[in-house]
Amino acid sequence: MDNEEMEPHPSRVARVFAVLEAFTPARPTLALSELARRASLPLTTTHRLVAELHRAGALERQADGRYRVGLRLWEIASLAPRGVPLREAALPFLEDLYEVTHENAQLGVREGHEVLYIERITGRHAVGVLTRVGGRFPLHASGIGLVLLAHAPEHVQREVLEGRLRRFTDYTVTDPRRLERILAQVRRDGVAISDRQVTDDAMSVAAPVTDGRGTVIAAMSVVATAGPNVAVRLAPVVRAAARGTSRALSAQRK
Amino acid sequence: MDNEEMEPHPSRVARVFAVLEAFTPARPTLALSELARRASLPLTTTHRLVAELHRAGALERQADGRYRVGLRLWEIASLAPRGVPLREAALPFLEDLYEVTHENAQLGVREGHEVLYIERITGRHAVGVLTRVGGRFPLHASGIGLVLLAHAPEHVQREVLEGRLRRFTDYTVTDPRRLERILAQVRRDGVAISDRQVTDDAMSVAAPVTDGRGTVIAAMSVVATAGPNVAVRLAPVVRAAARGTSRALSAQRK
DNA sequence: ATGGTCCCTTCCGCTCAGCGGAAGGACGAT
DNA sequence: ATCGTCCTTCCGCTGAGCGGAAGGGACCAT
Repeated sequence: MDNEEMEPHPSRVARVFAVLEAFTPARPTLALSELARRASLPLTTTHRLVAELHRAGALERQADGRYRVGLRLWEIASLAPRGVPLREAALPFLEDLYEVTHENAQLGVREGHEVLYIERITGRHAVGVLTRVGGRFPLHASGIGLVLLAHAPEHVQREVLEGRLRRFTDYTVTDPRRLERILAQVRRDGVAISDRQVTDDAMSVAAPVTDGRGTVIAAMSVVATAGPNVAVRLAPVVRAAARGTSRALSAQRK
Repeated sequence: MDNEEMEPHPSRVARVFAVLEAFTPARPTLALSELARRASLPLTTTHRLVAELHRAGALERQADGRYRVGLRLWEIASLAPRGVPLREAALPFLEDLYEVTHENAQLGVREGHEVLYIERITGRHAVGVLTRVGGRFPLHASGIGLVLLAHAPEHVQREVLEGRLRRFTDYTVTDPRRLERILAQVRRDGVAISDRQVTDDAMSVAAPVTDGRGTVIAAMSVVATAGPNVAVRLAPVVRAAARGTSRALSAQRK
């Protein structure tokens, strides 16, 4: 009786997310048929699903008929644990960093084997911004990534070290043994420096953000495009800000 | 045949959102049974639904078994039209405002009959912050609200003017005719001033943010807790920032 | 005109995913 | 020991969701 293949379990909820995940930073607006293609769902099904999502406010429809993620969803999602609450606690310190350095200041958390950028403060004349809020980046190259990796659970570190370490510039560390030594140093110093490991013209200094119990839950960084002495100049500032943030956060959770 | 009442249409998608909307800024973490109660769904159904949402990453489960909105959802939602894109464009200008005034600077859009706050920059010593990012507030009292209302479609203005104008302080404008005159003035001046209309000790100056075609899509404000002359001092700054933002935004949409 | 290709939308009968009552287990308070 | 509260699993019934088919633009070519 079982003709063809047997599809596993295309549950309703999974399909809803297949649709929502079709949207990416690169293609934030999609037509119905594109949506169906990307979610690999029959057009008819997508049509019905999308109509329901639209009614619920999770999707918005623009004048030309294309769809975008709706503000309603954004509103709900801003309740995510490390979303707004962490952001709000850390923002004043990012501002301090920005005000002192007038360089890009960022805040990120670890999601699996990547950094997820939660917040960024940019000058009006932002230069070569690679990252964006809501964007992701590998753990082994950026300053924030190194801090988060250095303090990640042991198995995560192992997986990353054993995995492919993608090269971005001549300075990117792709040797697992060297990366391991760097991570140890980051734990010792409390600060990570990424010197042209992401792009040829940028350097960043990052420091951990901890919760009340000392667990590292995020990292902040300042990215500069000037010479190497910038790192030295910024380190104490970053460290101070990170310490301050830790205190602020531990104060928050009554 | 049709016994009892006939339930309307408890579609799957609608239920998913009933669950997600059970989370509010006031109660960002919920136990399963609370979730079921708030979504008014049978416990069993909620259990299954929540399990699926958890698998999809839309909900996270903390150590104590309670649920929170997941980062995965936040990531998707940051693609919302007036979410990150507008934020990113406006943030440098909010920073300028903050740097000049060291008062709270905010960015909001209109959602129905309310302001939805998209972004806020706060000093470390934030005083009496009523609003939060992702939070809502009526249109008729705050500076941002007045700007957005003044430039809202005619029918929205009518509905708000005919509706109940909630009083927050002795200065809150609750007379529709007076509010109408104020809105006209806001359109003429290009700036709205809310003088103790929200709380007794705060005043804000707000200006519209327009897209490339001149349509008002958001508003920025500075809130101060000092005397009335602050308004006069800040108005040109706000106006300049708003003009700058408009330009930045129109440049963005190629 | 005519045919082609691309979208989007509506219709409709089949079927299996989801439903929710019932029952059971884990914890804590009285 | 007895209750209350919370979470989880089981299982047979059924209507919500499914998706193929068909229809309706809009926009090209030829």
